[in-house]
Parts: sequence; C-alpha cells; structure tokens
Amino acid sequence: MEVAGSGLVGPVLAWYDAHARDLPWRRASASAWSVLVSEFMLQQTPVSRVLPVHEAWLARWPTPADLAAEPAGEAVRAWGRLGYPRRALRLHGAATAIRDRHGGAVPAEYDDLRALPGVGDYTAAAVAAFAHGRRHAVLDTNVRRVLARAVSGVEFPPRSVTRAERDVAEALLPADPPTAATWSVAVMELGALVCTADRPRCGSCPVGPACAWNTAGRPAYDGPPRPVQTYAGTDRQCRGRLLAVLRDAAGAVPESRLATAWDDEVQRRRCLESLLADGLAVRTGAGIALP
DNA sequence: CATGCGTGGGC
DNA sequence: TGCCCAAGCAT
Repeated sequence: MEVAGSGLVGPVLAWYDAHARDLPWRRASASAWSVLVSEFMLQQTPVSRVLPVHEAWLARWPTPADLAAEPAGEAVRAWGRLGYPRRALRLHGAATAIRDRHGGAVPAEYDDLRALPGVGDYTAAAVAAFAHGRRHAVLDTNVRRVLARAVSGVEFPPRSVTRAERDVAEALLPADPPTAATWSVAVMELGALVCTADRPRCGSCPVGPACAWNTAGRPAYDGPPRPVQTYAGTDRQCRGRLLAVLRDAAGAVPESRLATAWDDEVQRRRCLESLLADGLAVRTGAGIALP
C-alpha cells in the first residue's frame, strides 16, 4: 500500500530527532495550555518573537482559568507587539470557554477544540496531536510546502488547502498516534528550518532523492502570483498605532491623544470605530481604554 | 473563497 | 532599500 512520498517519514523522523529545536511548548513537562498558547501566538508570527511573550504569559497565567479571571484587556496588553491582537481577545475567549465548558482543562477532542474562538482546523489538529498525542493530520503552511515539493514536485502549494493535499497528508500519517504526532511536528520543523519558502537548503535535506521537486531539478513556480501584502498607510498600521497608545497607557486616554498617533483624521476615526467594533477597545467616561 | 487583520527581521 | 515573509482565522 505505497503512496507517493511514503519514503519521507523515516528520514524526516530521524532528522527531527537530531535537529529539533528545544522549544518550551515541546518539552515533556509542557502543559496542554502551554501548547494552546503557543499555537495562538505562532499563527503568522515567528518563533523568535513568540518565545519571550509565551514565557511571560505562562508565568502570569499558568492555567486557562487564571487568564479567564482577568479582563480581556489584560490579555491584549500582555500580547504586546506580537501583532494581530484579535488573537489575544480570542485566546481570552478560549480560556473562558475552557473554564466554563470543560472544567478548566484544555479539551483533547478535535471537535471541542475547533469550537473554541480563534481555533481553526490547523490549531485544533495541532493541539490534539501535540498536547494530547491524538492522531490528526496537521496541515500548516510548512507541511503543505514540504508535501508540495517532496510529493507533488512543485515549489509551492495551492492558495488554499485542497482535498488532494488532505489525502496525501492522511496517507502519510503513521498509524501509531504518538508517532503520527511526532511526524507532524517533524515535518513542520523541516519546513521551518530546511525546506523554507525561499532559499531552501536542499543540500542538507534528509529527504534527498525522495523529493520529487529536487529530483526534477527544482523547476520554478509557475502558478498564479501570490498577492503582496502592503502595510504602510493601511488601516492595519493605523489600528496598530492606536492600540499601542492604549496598551502603553495605565487607564483610559482622551480621544484627542490618539490624534498624536495618526495624522489622517478620517482614517483614524474609521480605525478607532473598527477597534471598538472588534472589542479591542471600549469607550469610557474618561476616553478610550482596553476592554 | 478572497480579503482584512500587525509586526519586525532578513536579505 | 524596499520587499517578502512567519506554526491562520473569521467573514
């Protein structure tokens, strides 16, 4: 019952055993909560920036109930400059749901995890596998890129996850649940350290000749161009500036003070309203504050 | 299903 | 120097 690329698993597991980074949320002593927090923080944010915030977060809130006991604004403040602060709000919401619906314990079932705010397919599978040893295919951007290259022979995966990708991931997933979980983290690590988006280190890749893309001579990507993400001058940047003022203030700030953070008044007002609508800020008698 | 949502580092 | 990204999610 061979599938294309089935020769990947052994070499990747051996490589991971020798090259895995020692990350706090991967240690045997790490709680499921530590894993969940790391997965929220790692959504679109590099490991190096997550490390210090994750450490401080777990020290302050060792359990979901500890976080749920505080106002959501404290989560937004502690999130600091990790970016996409709605994740902080959702993590607080997840902690509250875990306390109220799961007796304070991070659930192990995919469906229960998936129902938490801020938890999509990837995070639910990752927490089920990495925190609880469940057998789930974990399809993140790293895994998708590795499989696109090694199995499909193309440089980059499709824009969104396809049925074909899921079938490949399922076919490769080892039958033994703990081994499946290790395989998943191992192939992610390979994508993060070796099979990178740009300048992949094929010379030191354990997959070697089993990689269809490398064997084919690493043909250039010929799919649709990926959209470039602009930032300067966007509402995202404006919202970030406004929220930074709120984070750095002890309490509410007068709305006039937000003007110092962004010149364009029309855009500034629009962004403030969107922050209020998102629940990242609230109006009080004294001005604008974190929730 | 395409789009909006932060931030800082590497080349 | 700009440009491109880095363990996604919700709508």
